[in-house]
Amino acid sequence: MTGGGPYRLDDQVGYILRLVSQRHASLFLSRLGSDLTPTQFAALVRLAELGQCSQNELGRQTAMDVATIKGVVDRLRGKGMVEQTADPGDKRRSLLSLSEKGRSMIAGLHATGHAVTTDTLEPLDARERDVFLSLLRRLA
Amino acid sequence: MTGGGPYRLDDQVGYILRLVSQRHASLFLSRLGSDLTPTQFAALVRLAELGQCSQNELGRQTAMDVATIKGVVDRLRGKGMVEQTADPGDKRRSLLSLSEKGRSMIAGLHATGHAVTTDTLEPLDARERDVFLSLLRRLA
DNA sequence: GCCTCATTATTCGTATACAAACGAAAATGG
DNA sequence: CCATTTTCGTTTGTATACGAATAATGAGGC
Repeated sequence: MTGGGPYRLDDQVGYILRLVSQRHASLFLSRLGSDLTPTQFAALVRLAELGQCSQNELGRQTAMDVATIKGVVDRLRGKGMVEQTADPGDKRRSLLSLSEKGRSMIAGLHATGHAVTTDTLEPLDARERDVFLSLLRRLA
Repeated sequence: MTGGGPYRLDDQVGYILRLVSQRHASLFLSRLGSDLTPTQFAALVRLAELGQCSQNELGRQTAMDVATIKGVVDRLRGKGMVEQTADPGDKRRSLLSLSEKGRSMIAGLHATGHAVTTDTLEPLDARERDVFLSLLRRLA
């Protein structure tokens, strides 16, 4: 990247990011199976943090486009994990919250999510992980 | 991730990777416009490195699923950037190579790709970039 | 030669991912 | 108050992303 030499795909950060994300997705799949996708997981866990919020807000809080969060919420509702009600104060909005089923899953999801993160960072030692995450956050 | 404290989505490497990838995609879009997507770019640049190869091989060399590379190659052929011929030695295979149009684009794509990588890593100084890329590669 | 296994590419189905357009509703400013 | 702008959520279209199934072809062993 810095020095000279010919342009190589393998040296581009975007390409390497994709490889790491794919490995993460594979680790995620091995632990979650087909119950939830990473995107559905993120939406559920964030909704647990927020308690209740609008669909657009959940999209913003999980870095998802408005069309994307619509689909993810539809699927989570279809699985009975999320509930939707109208906002009495704003007819444009719908309010989302976890269902009883969704709430009952959260502790297990936290444990699984923690394990996936640990799996993903396994090639690094503790100090390297801290350095890596610190640098990665600055690129977000 | 390391210390105790409650589970937080913002601390999970998978989530942060997604944020960084989105920022990278946005930087890519701002430089490439709608001419090429990051995936099409990767396929073109890798095909330039390889000269000629099979579709499956190109997929493997760009970390793309067999169904995915089929679609990407179709679109690149549709744009007239890639050519496909039958493999005289193996009826199952088709061989891919850049068209004249594709070849003429490569130097410019290298320059643009380099700029996108630089843009993406801009928040880090030179030493931090080296450290980050080194650690990132170990997670791939 | 024949059978079994592996490889190549296609197809299908499902899930993102996101830009753009749209309609309804709320907010803002004059 | 009224017009304009902004926000919310839906819809449409295009592009991945990938698992699984399929058919055709090639490799390898007996």
